[in-house]
Amino acid sequence: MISMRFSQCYIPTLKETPAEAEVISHKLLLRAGMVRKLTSGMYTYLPLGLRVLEKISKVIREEMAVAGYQEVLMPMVQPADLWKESGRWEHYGKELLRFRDRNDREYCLGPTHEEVITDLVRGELKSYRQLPVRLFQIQTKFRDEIRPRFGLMRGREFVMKDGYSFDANAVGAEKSYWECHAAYKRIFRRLGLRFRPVEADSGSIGGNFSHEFMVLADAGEDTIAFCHDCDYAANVERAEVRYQASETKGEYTCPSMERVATPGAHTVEEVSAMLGVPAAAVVKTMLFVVDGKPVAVLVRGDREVNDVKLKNVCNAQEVHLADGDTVMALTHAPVGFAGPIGLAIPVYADNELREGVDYVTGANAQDSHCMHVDLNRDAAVTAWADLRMITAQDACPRCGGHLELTRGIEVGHVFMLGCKYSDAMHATFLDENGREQTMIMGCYGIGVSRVAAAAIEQNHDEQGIVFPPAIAPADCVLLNLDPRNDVVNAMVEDLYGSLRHMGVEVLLDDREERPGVKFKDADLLGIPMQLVVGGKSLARGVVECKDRRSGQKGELPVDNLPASFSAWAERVRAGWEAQQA
RNA sequence: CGGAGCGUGGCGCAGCUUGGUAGCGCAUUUGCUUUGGGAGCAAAGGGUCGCUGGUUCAAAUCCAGUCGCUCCGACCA
Repeated sequence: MISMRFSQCYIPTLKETPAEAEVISHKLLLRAGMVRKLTSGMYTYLPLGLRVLEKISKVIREEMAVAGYQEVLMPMVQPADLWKESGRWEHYGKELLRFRDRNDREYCLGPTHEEVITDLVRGELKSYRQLPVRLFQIQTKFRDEIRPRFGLMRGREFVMKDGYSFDANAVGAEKSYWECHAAYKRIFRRLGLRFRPVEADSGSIGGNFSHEFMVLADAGEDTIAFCHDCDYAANVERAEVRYQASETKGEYTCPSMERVATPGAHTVEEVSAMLGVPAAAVVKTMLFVVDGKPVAVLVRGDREVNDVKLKNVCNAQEVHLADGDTVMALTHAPVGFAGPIGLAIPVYADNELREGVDYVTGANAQDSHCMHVDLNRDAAVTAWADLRMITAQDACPRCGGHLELTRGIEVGHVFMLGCKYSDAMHATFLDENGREQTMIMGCYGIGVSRVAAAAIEQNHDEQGIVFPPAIAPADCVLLNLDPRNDVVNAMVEDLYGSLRHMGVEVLLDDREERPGVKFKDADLLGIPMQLVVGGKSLARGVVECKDRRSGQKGELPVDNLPASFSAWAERVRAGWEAQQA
């Protein structure tokens, strides 16, 4: 076990928070001397930060092995040819950092490794007898993110565990998928995180179905919906909204459509206030560009469009909101006056509007709207679909129960890829009948460096980090309050030695600093157990102990310290488990 | 890429409006005193004010350009 004397370690702690840090995990990682920024979205891991990554990696490696995965290591630089073969050279966009070597050959920095791993196995695996194959690596990835932010949470360069399964048939592929899903649950559980697996959209990686593993924390960039009455949980991007036809359908006849002046009213709030109708009676018409073609999307005025659902409904690669010029060209009006009537583009309307009676819509003319619109009578709706964001007021799509929305940090994602890459790249084998078949793939990621940040987002207090034991850079920090006192020194050295003999990872704070400095740093670093040796308590025959998580302090008699330490350590661990449950 | 803002010793900032010898706190070094929750006093070291060009007798300060970083909106582990 390596020696960890604070005076010999590179642990540059900071009293003040660097201005660049926005979220708590970033601030604390910097202050605790665990990371330093090199440039936008790229960080150096200092010794303690690296130890945290290694702790996380260790748990991942153990559980991946249990799930039948073997570790490999693939290059970070990848040839363009493979990406052209899969089709992603065109589709992946600017996040893929591309460059040329001295011979003018094209390459990219690997943001993920589906192409490389598929290329690897297609050359070797030719028979159903060789399948399934399960491989993973822990590697630095590079994605030229649009906007890196939040420190380790969204860097451009980051450490990721990515695993891949290759199966001969759908049954086997699903087995691989669910075994990895189960491994992920064990991993995040062991890491001491409060998390939830949720149904998710497959995004640009593609595939048939997927789950994200979300660490529950307010700083999360995602919102998840979960049910209190069953085990349904989904990313709101994906969570379907149940459509129930209303009983009053058809009983109401909408008056004739009427065009009204609404000067300057271009938000739903302004329109509903001006016309004296509730927001729910206004139709919000949003113009999107879907794979380069404009479409209109209609949702109730008090709802939000879910662009992931739109993308899936249109079977599209890329969706974005139309800009002002496009809106002007399509509706002959500035943003805020679009409506479905007379639009010469496809119109997708949310299910909720199906009854279609007596709505207010934009009139496609500046400063005017239409009242008494019956969407079925007055507008040409191309398709009805589930297009809006779910809300906490909606019923659970599975059981009809009570939903809750909460924020989460995506730390893992498992995808049932199917044959997307194996088809494109001809990863085939011969089945029992000697017929050529395409391998069925799954891919499984964990953001290792993001886990470190997420753990801190979820576990910190005013004093600093509160690392879950499995992630902490050490098990215990041992404070020598009085390095000039020979009696104290002797006790500290004795304790340091015996703890290390017991297999406890100890950081010994032997610095020539005042006690306050050591207390503050110990709290900041977030090491789960603190032992304090000072002249006063030692004179009474005890050393002090503090549980970083609960703040609970106690005293351990110097006689037979190993035994009392072990008992106390067990209590600290039990406290963590109780909190996680 | 669009919008906003910031670049001044290692860190956090002031100075800029109204050009005139670059300042504060923390950190660092030395000495003395202190020593159980980020010590006190004294002294010291460290900055071509992001970079380039311009205006001017004179630029951290005004102008132009450029680079970098951060934040707000479109990507994902």
